[in-house]
Amino acid sequence: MSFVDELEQHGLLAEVTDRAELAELLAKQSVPVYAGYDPTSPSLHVGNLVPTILLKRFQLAGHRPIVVVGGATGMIGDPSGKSAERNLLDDDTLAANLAGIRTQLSRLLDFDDARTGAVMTNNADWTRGISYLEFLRDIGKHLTVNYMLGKDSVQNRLDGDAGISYTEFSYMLLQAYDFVALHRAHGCRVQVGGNDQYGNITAGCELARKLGLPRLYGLTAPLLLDASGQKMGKTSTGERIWLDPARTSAYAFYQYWLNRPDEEVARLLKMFSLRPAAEVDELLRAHDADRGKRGAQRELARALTSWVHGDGSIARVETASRVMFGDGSLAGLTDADLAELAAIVPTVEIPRSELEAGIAIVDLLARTTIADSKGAARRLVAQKGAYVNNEVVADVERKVTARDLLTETLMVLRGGKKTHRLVRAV
RNA sequence: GGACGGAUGCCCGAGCGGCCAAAGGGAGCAGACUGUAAAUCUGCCGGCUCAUGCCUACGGUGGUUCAAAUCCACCUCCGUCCA
Repeated sequence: MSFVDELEQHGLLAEVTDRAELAELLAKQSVPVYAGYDPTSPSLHVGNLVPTILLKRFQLAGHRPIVVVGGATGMIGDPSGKSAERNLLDDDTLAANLAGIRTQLSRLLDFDDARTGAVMTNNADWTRGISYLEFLRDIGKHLTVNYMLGKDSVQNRLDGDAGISYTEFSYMLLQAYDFVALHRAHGCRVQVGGNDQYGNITAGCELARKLGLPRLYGLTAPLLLDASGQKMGKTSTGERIWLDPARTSAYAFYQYWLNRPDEEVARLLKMFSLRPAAEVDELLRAHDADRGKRGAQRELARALTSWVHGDGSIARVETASRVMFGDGSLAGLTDADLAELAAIVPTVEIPRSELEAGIAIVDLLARTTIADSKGAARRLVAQKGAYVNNEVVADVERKVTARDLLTETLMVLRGGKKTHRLVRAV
């Protein structure tokens, strides 16, 4: 079975420019392969895991990943998959975003191996020095507007209301040039990405052909879509799932994957689990035999959490999960146990003097942002959805005092089944 | 430049002088059921106080009226058609 076949088996193959030739090349030699990352924020999100797992698998198969953070393209904005023109980033924001993304990627891929160690690049390095006239003459000359207009990413914007600026229209040329530049500098032959990148990727292959360079190849993975056809990677409330633990805690990250529905979990596990295919199949069979156990979800959550947040995070996160969703009693927990959770569960500090005096439950729920307003907090209590230390609060007038502290300094506040806050007396 | 049509709560979308915090749907929240799932059912769903009440809200500004999301004027933005 070829490496490309393997990717297909893992559900990571949407399009390839020349399957047979690429498979042959990859079997014959170690081939540098690149994926680009859009620096629109200082953290990657779960959607970025798709190109990253592709790079990871290429790396494990003996090929060198090249990561491009788009310092240049980030200034322009990729129209692919977007319905509206994007706001341009200023230099400082861009620099901060690039730094954050570099840090994250350095943990996700191996950068040290002599032969296959990943290389991080910034396309601003080879784009900045080129003048507009040079670019038009050396690059723009080779691709026709007719060709560019044929791309879905452009077509969608022409059909839509928002139109597309000349700037974003040009984005494709920049990415095409990146591919060529990486070929020249690193011998890169393959570009991978999510399927929305296929148009940009093939533009690079086409440019290389026009320039008389060796054949370049593109390969894309299906986009992660949830059951409703939306791009995956957001919570039910629409919050993005980030890789940065300061934005999305390891706990929330783990919970996100643990909560994937049965319809999605097989596909996701095949994509992201680095276990041998036979083991994954066995896990999925066991899962189908008793779905209530959610074995596949747990395996998925563990695999991804340890990849993104490190092996050490699993124990902490699973302890927290037991406290949050266990059989109820929190008796016997010590201050130290709960302090562990504070790294994971949002913690709100309240002066001890205020607690001594007593705080109305609705005020506390609003203040800890479990409820959006006092009215919402009142509703929550009325609907039997408010808990202090896992015990239902039945009385709207209830005061929470220092006596409600579960341990010396902490108590656990809960709204509904899944929203938790720690309250720390200070 | 001209002619129409539109702008309503998180989204879609009714309302077209008082009974409008504004129908209906979706999303969201809580509960029941369950597997921390899906589907289903029930309740909630602008804010403050929660009992009456008050405040904010129907693109913006001003006006008519006892009373305006609803009428008038001007403005802004969007769409369709004609130049």
